[in-house]
Amino acid sequence: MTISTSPRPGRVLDPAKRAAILEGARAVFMREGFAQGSMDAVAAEAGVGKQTIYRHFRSKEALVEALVEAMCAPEVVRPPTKSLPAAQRIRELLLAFVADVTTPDSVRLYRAIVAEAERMPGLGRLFWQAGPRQVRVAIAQLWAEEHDAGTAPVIAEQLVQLALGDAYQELVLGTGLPRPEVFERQIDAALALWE
Amino acid sequence: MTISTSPRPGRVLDPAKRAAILEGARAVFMREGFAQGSMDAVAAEAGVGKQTIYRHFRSKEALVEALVEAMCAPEVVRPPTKSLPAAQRIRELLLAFVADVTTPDSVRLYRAIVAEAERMPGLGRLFWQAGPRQVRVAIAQLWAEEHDAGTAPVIAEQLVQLALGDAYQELVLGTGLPRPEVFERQIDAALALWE
DNA sequence: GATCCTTTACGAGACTGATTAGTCTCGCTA
DNA sequence: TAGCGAGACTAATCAGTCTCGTAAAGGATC
Repeated sequence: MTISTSPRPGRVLDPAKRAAILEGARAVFMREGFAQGSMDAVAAEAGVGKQTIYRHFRSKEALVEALVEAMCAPEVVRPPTKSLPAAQRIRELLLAFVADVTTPDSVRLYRAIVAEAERMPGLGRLFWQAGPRQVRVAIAQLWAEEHDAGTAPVIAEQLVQLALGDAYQELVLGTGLPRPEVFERQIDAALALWE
Repeated sequence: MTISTSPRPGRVLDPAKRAAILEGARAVFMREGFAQGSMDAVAAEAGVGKQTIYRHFRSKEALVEALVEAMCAPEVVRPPTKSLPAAQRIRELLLAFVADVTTPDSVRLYRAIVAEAERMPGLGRLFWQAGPRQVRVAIAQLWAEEHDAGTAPVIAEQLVQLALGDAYQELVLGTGLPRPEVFERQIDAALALWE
């Protein structure tokens, strides 16, 4: 995390403050959950006055939405442009996706979104569009390159499901911490089904 | 791993009251969530004085634990004993499991457990053992009857994952309400992979 | 540049109003 | 003599507002 040496806050709201607030929100909400984490805690964590938060964000809900958006944003799928065979690129894509999504923070984010899914369905949609949806689209494209474009979407769904598998369920439910090799094995087993 | 919830063992507390409280808690917490649902609401829903709840349960957390335990318990998988071919019985098992697990109450229970997975991992383990784990075991047994017993556990995992598929993710994330046919389609598509 | 002046973001924290877990009291009943 | 229903009561939490004093940016004039 780089620290801007000489921020020059002008007339407008300091973007550095916004970033600090989001970082504080990430720390607090990932530690205590969206519902339990308080705005006072976010302000303290960010080293910021509470009013400053409300100058940058309309409400707690708006802050949560912005945080989810920010945490989902980096999750952009960069399709490997290498001239590898499509099957190989699909494998790499799945590996990268699983590695990203099994990060402790990613798991906590997923848990927090699932917890609030009923009250804030927008969060779920945001998360779905930003992360899981994109991988499915990318894999479907790769699949369509070498096979039938008609079946590609369904097979992409199935591949992602199998790549995550029970290991991800255990991670989400907090019943175990699967080793990375497990996911690699799941991915290879999934790909083998279409060979 | 029974969770002790009775503050004063030995007292004569009406078991019917305990059941009524749990039923009220189920109604309230499944309607409003564990965090939002209040003890006053549970008391009103159960037709019970608030103090009676605290005579039976040490705290709100204890009540939640007891409720989760109670809701997980009945989720027993009854393997179809009919003399149908194994493939047919696997299909029925998957259909029954999916139908059970996509119930609004089941989804809310799952959400609540995921939300508290970090703070109360025991609940996650309880849920996993009571529901998802059992289906996998049952399907693996059926698969082993007609195919290789060595690959059965892995294939059972994969079948369950594919049966739930993206539709279950959307349900959990609150982004949509998939029609039952979707799950049937996913199950048939999954089974077709091994035909 | 240098000196003033106005405006605005900011940290700190007091404050409000609403909610709620948990306790206490009382009168009823089996 | 219990458990019980009803509900008042306490204490804590928390979203959101308001008010301070401060620092600094942008502009104006010299």
